[in-house]
Amino acid sequence: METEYETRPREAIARILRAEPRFFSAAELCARLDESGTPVSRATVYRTLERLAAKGEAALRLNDRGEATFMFCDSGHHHHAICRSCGRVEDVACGALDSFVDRLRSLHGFQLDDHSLEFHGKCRSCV
Amino acid sequence: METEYETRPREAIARILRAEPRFFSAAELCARLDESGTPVSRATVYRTLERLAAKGEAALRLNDRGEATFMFCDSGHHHHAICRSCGRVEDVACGALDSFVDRLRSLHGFQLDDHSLEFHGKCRSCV
DNA sequence: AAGGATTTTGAGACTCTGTCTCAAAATCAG
DNA sequence: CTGATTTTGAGACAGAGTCTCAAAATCCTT
Repeated sequence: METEYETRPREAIARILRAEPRFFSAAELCARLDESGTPVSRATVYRTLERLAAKGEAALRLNDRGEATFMFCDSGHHHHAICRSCGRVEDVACGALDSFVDRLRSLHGFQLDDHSLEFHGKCRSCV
Repeated sequence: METEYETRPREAIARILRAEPRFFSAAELCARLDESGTPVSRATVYRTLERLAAKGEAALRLNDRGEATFMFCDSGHHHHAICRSCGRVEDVACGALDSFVDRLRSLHGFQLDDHSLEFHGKCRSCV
């Protein structure tokens, strides 16, 4: 049986993720954890993030340097608008895009079954 | 003055990229170059790809492992449908998506100025 | 076709992200 | 409190990408 333990490292990580709607890299989290007086090893940070992503509680995103970043995130299908300046993330319902996707479902013989969409710009506070 | 030289490494890389409409990682290119008898150092492969991307002749894409990959690509704004199996890429005009994007342009105070969209599925030969 | 100014290349050291191992520590149930 | 189980941390390791600098290639001029 694999029971799940509630541990200080996991709670510290969750606390940071809960505080801001934006993506954090593992390195960023390590730094924050050090600052806040509850240091957590890199290995544990990676394991915890991977676990959250697997359970669908966190979204995984590769930033433009190819680093894995994570944020707490509703699990349903939707997209993100990401602020170039502060990283703030706003959810965007897939909605109208669906009809576009449907029309493309069979494209040049392709059978499309998934898509990823991201918006970029500046949030209210950063304009 | 910075003149541009035509060199064997650059031509060998271009030849490989031209041959297939799909994204290649630097490592893949190095391997291909070795096989084809014109080995090129990693540094040069990276420099050449970066140069092509800067000139807008190649598209840069991070694969799901965060590795940079490149392909020859028309420079206008469009999107890609990527085959899960063989990597074949088909261009997708942005078209209908524009109206969706326009409607979102101002979202919760966000000023959206860019988006990225990718489709995934199986190409004709891989279905 | 030879010389020389300029650009490009390659080998390898280096950094950084992410993975893995395994003994030690923490968690929890009884 | 004890013991079975899960989790953690330190550090070794792997792989992508960057950087340096001397040597080689390119091209222009004559």
